[in-house]
Amino acid sequence: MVKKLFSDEDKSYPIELVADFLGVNSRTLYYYEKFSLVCPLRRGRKRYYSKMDIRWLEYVRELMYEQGMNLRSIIILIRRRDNVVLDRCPEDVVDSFMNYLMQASSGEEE
Amino acid sequence: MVKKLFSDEDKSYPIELVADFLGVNSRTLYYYEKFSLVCPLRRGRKRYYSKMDIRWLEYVRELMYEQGMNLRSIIILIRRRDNVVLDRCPEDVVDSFMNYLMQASSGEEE
DNA sequence: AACTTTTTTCATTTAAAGTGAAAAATTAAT
DNA sequence: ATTAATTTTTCACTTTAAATGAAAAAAGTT
Repeated sequence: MVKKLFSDEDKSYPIELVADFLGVNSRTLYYYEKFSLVCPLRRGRKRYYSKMDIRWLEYVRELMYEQGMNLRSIIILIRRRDNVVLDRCPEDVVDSFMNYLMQASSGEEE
Repeated sequence: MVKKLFSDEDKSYPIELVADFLGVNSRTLYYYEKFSLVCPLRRGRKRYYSKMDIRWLEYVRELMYEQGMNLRSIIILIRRRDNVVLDRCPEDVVDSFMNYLMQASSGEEE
């Protein structure tokens, strides 16, 4: 598979921009990171997010604020690859996040 | 289908007994009722719960306290007949609750 | 070294979940 | 019918997760 030069996976957006776009405090993004809900690229200590990250976070916030789910539930259902929760999420966004999860979980043992 | 004389569906346990058994305050059961998580029989003003109700509530509390899900998430997933969430729940308990939900939702319009 | 930017820590705010206490309602008892 | 007992409901408080403001800490720049 050939990686495009400018893809939605490119981690290029700094945290403040993402926070502004989502209408949250940047502290909230640090907070989400603790729960492995998003994984920005670290260049030095700076964080960079991709378009895909942003779309994923938009979806997570929809689940939380329009549906009233809590973080823990979202995490549980993601881990179980639950397609009932994820079916309203654009397919490429799910794929992208699942991809990250696979890599992340291949190291750790639960 | 023949209804057995003494089945797990028989609504015969008063609220205090159920609350004691589950280790919660009876107020909590009233609270759950507001969310349609359980539907005891009302004889006069008194409430009576079935064994099935009790097993169902045990399962709901497991989702909340062992898994950390919130009420809203549980309700959403039940409504969607989500089998990822429900797959750890004994089948007859799910069937019983789904049955109640079908009847309940046949009246109301969302 | 002084300044700037990002991250982290600490403390506070807000809302859901749960519960105690007391008021209200309903039935039973005298 | 009035009193007593039981169940339900209401009000207010406690606790915890989610979010954020402020300030301290860390790292990079000039």
